[in-house]
Amino acid sequence: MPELPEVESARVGLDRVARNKQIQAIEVYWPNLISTNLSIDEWQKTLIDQTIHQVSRRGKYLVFELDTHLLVSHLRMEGKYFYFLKEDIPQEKAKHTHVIFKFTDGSQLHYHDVRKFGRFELTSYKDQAAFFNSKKLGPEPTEEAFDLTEFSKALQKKSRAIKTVLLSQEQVVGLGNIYVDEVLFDSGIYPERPANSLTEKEIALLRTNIIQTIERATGLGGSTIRTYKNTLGEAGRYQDYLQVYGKQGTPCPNCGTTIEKIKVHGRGTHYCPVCQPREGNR
DNA sequence: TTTAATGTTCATGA
DNA sequence: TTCATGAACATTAA
Repeated sequence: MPELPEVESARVGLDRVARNKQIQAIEVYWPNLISTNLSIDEWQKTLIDQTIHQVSRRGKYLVFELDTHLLVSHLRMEGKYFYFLKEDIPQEKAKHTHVIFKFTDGSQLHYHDVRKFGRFELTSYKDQAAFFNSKKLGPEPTEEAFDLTEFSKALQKKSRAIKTVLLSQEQVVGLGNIYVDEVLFDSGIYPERPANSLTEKEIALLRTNIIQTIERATGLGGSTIRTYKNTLGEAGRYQDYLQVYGKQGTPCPNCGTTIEKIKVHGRGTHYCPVCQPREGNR
């Protein structure tokens, strides 16, 4: 379910239900989800008895802030969390629930992931900065953090497709395959344009659209494209506002031209051939 | 049967 | 170094 608006929506729900809960036990049904140098046994021992003080987020990474460690969770394509009060815990876990956190108050947090692409990592407060540095994450897509000059300088050095650069999370975090197509459409930029071919004007517009789109989608709880639900079981509502993602064969909302679908960087890519010309709008 | 699906990371070769 | 491509992870549904 994972682009920044969906992850942020999950974070809000998790922070509400899991804050101040103490971990009593953890059940792991698919060990490959746990990315650690420790054995699964040691990993569990490290986490048990710790309290979740806060659930925060860096890019698309969820961060459970514990007593001594930070449990970092990436949902990748299909990861989801479901929270159950003691009296609501299902008799049998769902087929795709692979990790269960049992809290001392009897409630449980279930990690559910159909494709098992999600990952749990562990770091300490001391190693936190180095941990996220190793991921090479760019700034958050906010007015304050996302600096236009830096963004512009970085794009000038990249000859790869602008869509690829935006998906890399290195210049700015949070965009995935849906929002990147939306933002490029809003900005009138063809997804395969080399990043270093964008004009200053286009870069400034792109930055503004990234910030605005992520903000609007986050405010609406993200997009429910397939089966996404947040931790509280709520669907997102931004899918009603999508302009090009999944709209191939339908008219462009701006000019009526048929939206096309191509592959860029191995991902389905939707665009309007008139509003987003290959050679740019000049 | 084949393909594609809201993501990241690794290997290979140019 | 940089970049492109493909594979891997794994399951479901059209």
